[in-house]
Amino acid sequence: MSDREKLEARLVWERPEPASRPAPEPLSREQIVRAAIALADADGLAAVSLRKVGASLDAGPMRLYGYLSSKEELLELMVDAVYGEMASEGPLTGDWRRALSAMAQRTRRAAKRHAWFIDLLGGRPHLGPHVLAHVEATFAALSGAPGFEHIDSVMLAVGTVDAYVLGALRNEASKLERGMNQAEWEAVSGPYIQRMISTGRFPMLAQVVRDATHPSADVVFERGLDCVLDGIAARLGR
Amino acid sequence: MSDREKLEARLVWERPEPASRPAPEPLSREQIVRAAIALADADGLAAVSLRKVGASLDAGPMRLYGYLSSKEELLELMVDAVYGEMASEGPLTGDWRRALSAMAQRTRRAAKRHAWFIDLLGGRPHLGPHVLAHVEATFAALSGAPGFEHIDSVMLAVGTVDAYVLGALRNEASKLERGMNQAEWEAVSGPYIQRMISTGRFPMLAQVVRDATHPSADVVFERGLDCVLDGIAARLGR
DNA sequence: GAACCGACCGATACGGTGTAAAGTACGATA
DNA sequence: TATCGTACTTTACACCGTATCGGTCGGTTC
Repeated sequence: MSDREKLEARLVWERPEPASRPAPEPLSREQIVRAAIALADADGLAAVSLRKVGASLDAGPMRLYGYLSSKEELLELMVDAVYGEMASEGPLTGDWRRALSAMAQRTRRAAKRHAWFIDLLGGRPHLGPHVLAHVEATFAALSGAPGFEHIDSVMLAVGTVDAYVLGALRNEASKLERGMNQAEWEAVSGPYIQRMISTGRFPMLAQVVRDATHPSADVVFERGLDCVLDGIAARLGR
Repeated sequence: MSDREKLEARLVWERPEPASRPAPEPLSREQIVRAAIALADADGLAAVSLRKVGASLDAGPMRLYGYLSSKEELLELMVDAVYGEMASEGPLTGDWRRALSAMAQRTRRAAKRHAWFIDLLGGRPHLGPHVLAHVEATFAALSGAPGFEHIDSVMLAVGTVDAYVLGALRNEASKLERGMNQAEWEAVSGPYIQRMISTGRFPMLAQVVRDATHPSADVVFERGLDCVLDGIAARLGR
């Protein structure tokens, strides 16, 4: 029997009036998004449910539907908020290469602050104001530079770097913090890998384990990025 | 009142014995994975639930737990199966550039056959036999080629191309088939974009809409890939 | 041949999800 | 002051992954 039913079991006459509700202070998309981001930062994207977000604002889940029309929209707003953070690092300076590199590093830093960001990045196309501003600024940094006279070449360069960054961050994230920490994961997968190698069917993997100097994630990211930028530079001359 | 309860409402004496169950033919991981892939191909990843997969094999959801210990494992098996498909296209031939390009295109074709593949790609590190074979084959195709004497340079090249492919496929997928088809999507986002442009705050976006020749997705993918490969080639000389 | 035992299967149940629908109370407006 | 719209809440639904457990069966041992 619910509390409600328990109350109504008494007659109207002796039943107290409902406590005058404490004038719920109005919400805002910004508050909601902040709460959602806090949850995602703390416990991962899976912890972002309309119920939990609502609860952290002393509201029921349905209350949020006054500000959003679906959970997808909330995620969209979260993405845009992160782009907002990135923009607050200031305008892009330097030549096209420095600009693209800076954008890549900003994205990576954002992904480090908000691990869930990566999972949301590749979803549907993002059209929030901060995203548009981000794209606009990136294009503007390249536009007009020698070799980037036509907008198509700008799009190719930005698109390629973007794709690399997206994939690299996803790979990076997949190797790290999978619920279990790095050590735990290696404890499970290590022996398996060893067993696979000892079958003799994977000589290259064996060589990787034996010879590879595993540089830090930062270095790996930067080297790959340099590669991509070199490719773009090579294309400019042609 | 459940069927069970309805039955038990009658006395034992007049209650029929349970129909002798039709000796459930044994399942296998392969069958399960095939069923899951069929579901995902038809209705998207979200349609893959243990209940539905089970149902399509005339089994309850719990039956599957004899073959898997979690849904994550099922997804992992699905990924490995796709790598198996890719491997069946035959061995890699040609120099390092052709090999990497072929791998990229194979991945892209696989993602076209199985749209859900992209969403699973960047998740946790994949360690299935077909994945290992894929990595092994890719490394082997590069190993020893001039400029790829050290395994580190092989890893850099493969890792960079992989990252690009991953990101490019994700971007590509995000622009296409978002539940609604392309036309519907543009009908919604188009006017919005127009309005944003007409604020005058996004001159570069305006230029994109005005001047850009939007090549097909195939061309865009290939151009970006060429860029990345050029970057790797440039690095070899040094 | 009978009795046991272990593996497996299925039903049930729990705690969670997003959100549709209906109910309810309050502020503004007529 | 009465009414109405609007915002919020409650309730409910359909579904999810999976823990638990009772029952059924096949194989093994006395």
